[in-house]
Amino acid sequence: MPAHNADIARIFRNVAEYLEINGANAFRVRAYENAARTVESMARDVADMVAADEDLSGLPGIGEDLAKKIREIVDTGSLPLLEKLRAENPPGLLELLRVEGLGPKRVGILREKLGVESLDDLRKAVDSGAVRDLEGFGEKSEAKIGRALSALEKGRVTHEMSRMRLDEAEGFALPLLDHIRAVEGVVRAEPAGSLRRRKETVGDLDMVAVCDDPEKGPARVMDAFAAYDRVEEVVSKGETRATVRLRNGPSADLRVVPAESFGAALHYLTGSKAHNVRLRGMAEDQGCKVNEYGVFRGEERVAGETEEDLYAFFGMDFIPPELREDTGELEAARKHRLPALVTLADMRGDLHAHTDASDGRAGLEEMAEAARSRGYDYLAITDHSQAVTVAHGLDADRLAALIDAVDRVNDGLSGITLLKGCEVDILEDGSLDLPDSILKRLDLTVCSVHSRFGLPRDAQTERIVRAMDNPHFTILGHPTGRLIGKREPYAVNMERVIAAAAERGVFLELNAHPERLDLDDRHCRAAKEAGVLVAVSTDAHSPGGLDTMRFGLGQARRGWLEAKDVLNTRSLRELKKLLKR
DNA sequence: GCCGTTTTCGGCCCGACTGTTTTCAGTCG
Ligand SMILES: Nc1nc2c(ncn2[C@H]2C[C@H](O)[C@@H](COP(=O)(O)OP(=O)(O)OP(=O)(O)O)O2)c(=O)[nH]1
Ligand SMILES: [Mg+2]
Ligand SMILES: [Mg+2]
Ligand SMILES: [Zn+2]
Repeated sequence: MPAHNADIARIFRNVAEYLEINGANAFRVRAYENAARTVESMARDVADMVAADEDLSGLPGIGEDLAKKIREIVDTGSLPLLEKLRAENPPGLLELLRVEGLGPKRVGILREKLGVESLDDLRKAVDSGAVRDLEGFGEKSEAKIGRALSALEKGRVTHEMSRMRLDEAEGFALPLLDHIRAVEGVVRAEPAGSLRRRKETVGDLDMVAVCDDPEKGPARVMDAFAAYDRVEEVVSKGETRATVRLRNGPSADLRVVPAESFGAALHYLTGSKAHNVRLRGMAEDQGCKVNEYGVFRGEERVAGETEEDLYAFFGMDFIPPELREDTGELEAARKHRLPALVTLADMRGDLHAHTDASDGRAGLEEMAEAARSRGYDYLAITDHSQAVTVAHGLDADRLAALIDAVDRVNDGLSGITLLKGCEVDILEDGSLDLPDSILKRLDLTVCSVHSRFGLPRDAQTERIVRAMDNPHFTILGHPTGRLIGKREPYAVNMERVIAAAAERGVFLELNAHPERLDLDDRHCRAAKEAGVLVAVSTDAHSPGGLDTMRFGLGQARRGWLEAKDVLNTRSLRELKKLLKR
């Protein structure tokens, strides 16, 4: 089995868990977690670096030892240390760490005193009432563990415990925020955490509220939060923070702070954890302390009312939430070299949309009007080609008719231009699904892989690169084929794909559908470095589909993209120049 | 296990909530 970055990261996380549950030094555990994060955040396949005999110990959090371990994983497909840990520990042991409220210390006690080595063992121990008599446990702990176990058992069946898509998370978060904003004394309530960082999946919801009544206010907010009608269980509830589990939904954390700490609290709860830890470490070097109440020099608070003043205190520019992953943003902010991230206002059009000519729901005029009303100057009509039979893909004759129809509709339009396009399948041999004779009549093509996802990595890469050699190839659609939470990306060497795109002057799509977000953030960054422009496109199948642009932009921003890095920020004139090969 | 224009050893973020605790450890964000 070839080891890709995700595999290496998984192995390191696994090692970290085994070390943690066996009481290893917490910083050693963290070293493995940090290494996992580093590898995971890379666009390049580490395996390719190993093959090229490149130095790995220069990567952040990777020293001599972990570099050697990475090479072992790449060369043999496994890590002897992990194999040893697996052999030494009972199979279900790590599951115990998934139980809310159980960490390495308490698992250690349960193991030693009661022989608990799996969730089943734990269930029996709880039901027998043996847990309450353990040192450091009691009746309440036992009951709480029992509840956490039940939640886990239930969640495992219904997948409630897994991370959810960003758009789904928003569906839970926005009404809850409205609920909090309606509480007396609340002057502000904002989303934080991974949702605010626009991560493609969200584990739980995090929010910050400001209360103008320091006496009674916070308790009132906590009570209202716990009383929200979609709350299934109040997990914890204190004076300034509470955690609830929503029915058929995620958990939610709320933090309430006074106005003067809003910036620091929002910063804390926005994270990421790695970003926080890093900034706090930097603060220490400067003789200060950062917490959720502000920046402190001794007892004196010197910043923290806003995020801007917090960063400014350290000589940094404001870091947009999407960048806060500790992948170089803190250094860039200090050097005043942060990118000016692309925004919705920069977008001049959409380059991937379907109509009822294939599997879309609306006609040309309706889609044009939808694009115009969103302030766009152009919309590319890119219905499917014939290979996608389930979507009534177009053959050459039907595409010709559609081209004529677009011309006719354009004549009657003002303030918006429809571009003639097609989402053309890339066939297994790398040829395109329609003849050049019809493709040459188009303004652009979105070329996509919709079949044979299981090709070996080299063959898949070759297939895509060969397709790019076709002079009518314009944009590579949803480049890795991933469906978040449903389908892994197909095996492909994206480093080569990006280089090939750069050589040929073609573009990569960032499909904005919240189930795709493909290119992902890492590859956006790599594309930018290679000088390849990214088309952020909605793949709309209806007028409303155009509104997923903001999800695509979230991912583009996570990938450090500026307006100049995005193809469809160009005016129609500039775009047409760029589309000529 | 990583890291270093103040260190190659000795640090590694800081605080809320819970429960069991006579003063705090464990877990989590
Ligand atoms: N300083 C500090 N902040 C933390 C720590 N753990 C979490 N945070 C902050 C940063 C996180 O973004 C924020 C919310 O925590 P979550 O566990 O909900 O993580 P996040 O929302 O980033 O990801 P998620 O999608 O929920 O898994 O709290 C920590 O150990 N130290
Ligand atoms: Mg969260
Ligand atoms: Mg949280
Ligand atoms: Zn499409």
